[in-house]
Amino acid sequence: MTAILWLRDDLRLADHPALAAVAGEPLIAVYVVEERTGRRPLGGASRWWLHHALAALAEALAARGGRLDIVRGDPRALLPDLARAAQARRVVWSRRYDVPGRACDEAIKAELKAHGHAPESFNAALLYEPWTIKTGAGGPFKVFTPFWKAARLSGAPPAPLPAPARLEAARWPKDAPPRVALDALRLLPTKPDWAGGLRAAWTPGEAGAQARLNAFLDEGLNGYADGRDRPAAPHSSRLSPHLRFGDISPRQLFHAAAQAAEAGEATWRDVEKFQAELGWREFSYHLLFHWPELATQNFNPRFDAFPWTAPDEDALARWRAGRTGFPLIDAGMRELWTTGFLHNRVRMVVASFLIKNMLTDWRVGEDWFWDTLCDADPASNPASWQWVAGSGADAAPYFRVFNPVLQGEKFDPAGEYLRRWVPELAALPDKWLHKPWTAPPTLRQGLDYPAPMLDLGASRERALAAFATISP
DNA sequence: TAGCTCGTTGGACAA
DNA sequence: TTTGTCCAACGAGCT
Repeated sequence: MTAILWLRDDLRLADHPALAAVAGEPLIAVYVVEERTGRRPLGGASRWWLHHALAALAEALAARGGRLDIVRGDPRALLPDLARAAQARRVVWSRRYDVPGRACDEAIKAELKAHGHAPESFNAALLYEPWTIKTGAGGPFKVFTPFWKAARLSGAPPAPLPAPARLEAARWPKDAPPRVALDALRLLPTKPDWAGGLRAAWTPGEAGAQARLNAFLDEGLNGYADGRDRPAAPHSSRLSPHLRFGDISPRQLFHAAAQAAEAGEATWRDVEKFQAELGWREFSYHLLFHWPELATQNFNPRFDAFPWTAPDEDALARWRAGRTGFPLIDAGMRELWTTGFLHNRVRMVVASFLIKNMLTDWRVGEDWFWDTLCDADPASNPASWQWVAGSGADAAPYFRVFNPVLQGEKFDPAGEYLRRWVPELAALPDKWLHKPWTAPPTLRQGLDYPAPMLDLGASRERALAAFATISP
């Protein structure tokens, strides 16, 4: 009997519990471009990634005898219609955790059950379901360290499942909703085509994710605990966009890293640090699940009274374009714009700069990241911005203001990262690279690089004063 | 219950 | 040059 697999942010074949559950049956594997469900529309970089991940999945399904079908519309109508037309019994999918998504899925599940189908959801996105990790008092965690400790003590995440070797595609029913071609979704940018840097940097899809994981295990995991802080070092896993769309699962990453340690190919210190980064992703989903307003409202309501300055469009444009006059900020914002990715430490520094030095509401920056990051994640992105702002759970203290010059000198001392992304400064000696405005005039002459857009010391004091107004 | 310890990622300044 | 201390107070989570 025909089964329906509703694919969402789980665009892979391996470690896919929903797929594994129905792999022996004639299968309709369908992706729905959702309309009218109230979910946040994807940003530009994410749309680019989605296009290629879907193309890769279609190819992988076809190679095993399956097929990917795409439809567009409101899944609350489409899924029941499709199930009816296909006379399907089982309808399976992987769980999601945002509020509109959950509401949508619950409605569909009820509708399917009412018409005699057998809907079933699985965990494909997380190591631990958010409701299973509880404090001693039975509530949700608000601090990472005890959260992660409790999660780890609750047991090892399940081992990954193999990909099904063979699939059987069921025919698309005659009276089912019409299918659309991937190209007709217009997920790729055309005028202008700004995705050249993304194409050069990434291979979306399951095969690309596995290749990236292998490269990370070979070259990145060793020395990860310290190296991950240096933006020019090869220790970033760069797996976050793959995780975002489910090209690969966190269980696969967790166990692959553990196996590297067991085989003596990596130290447990590095492996546990990497696993803890997966833990931060889990913590973000835990927060989003228990505090649905995380993406739009201050987690700490005291910040509702914070005196953000009105957005200065000119200053914002300089931040977005990487023309602030602070090399590390500009390098980061250009890396983001060009590749759809930004090194973690530099994310914190550019976020701190926008929020604290420019005194801008964190939601403004969160929105830009949502549009430009391939890994823009509904949980991690807002949770991390709130963490930097100090408004979030387990947040940085208000007096922690990153100094882009000191951060640059500390984590990119040889200037490799800066010279790559701010080539107009490449000829400056290291001594002045992170603060070019202090270089001798003869060296500065002819540099096409802006003067600093603000005074670091004064803006820091202004931020501390602003934060003092909402301190108890 | 009440007390205790602790909190991913920093900077400025003094010694 | 390096190291230590302070910058708030609070509330989370445990015992």
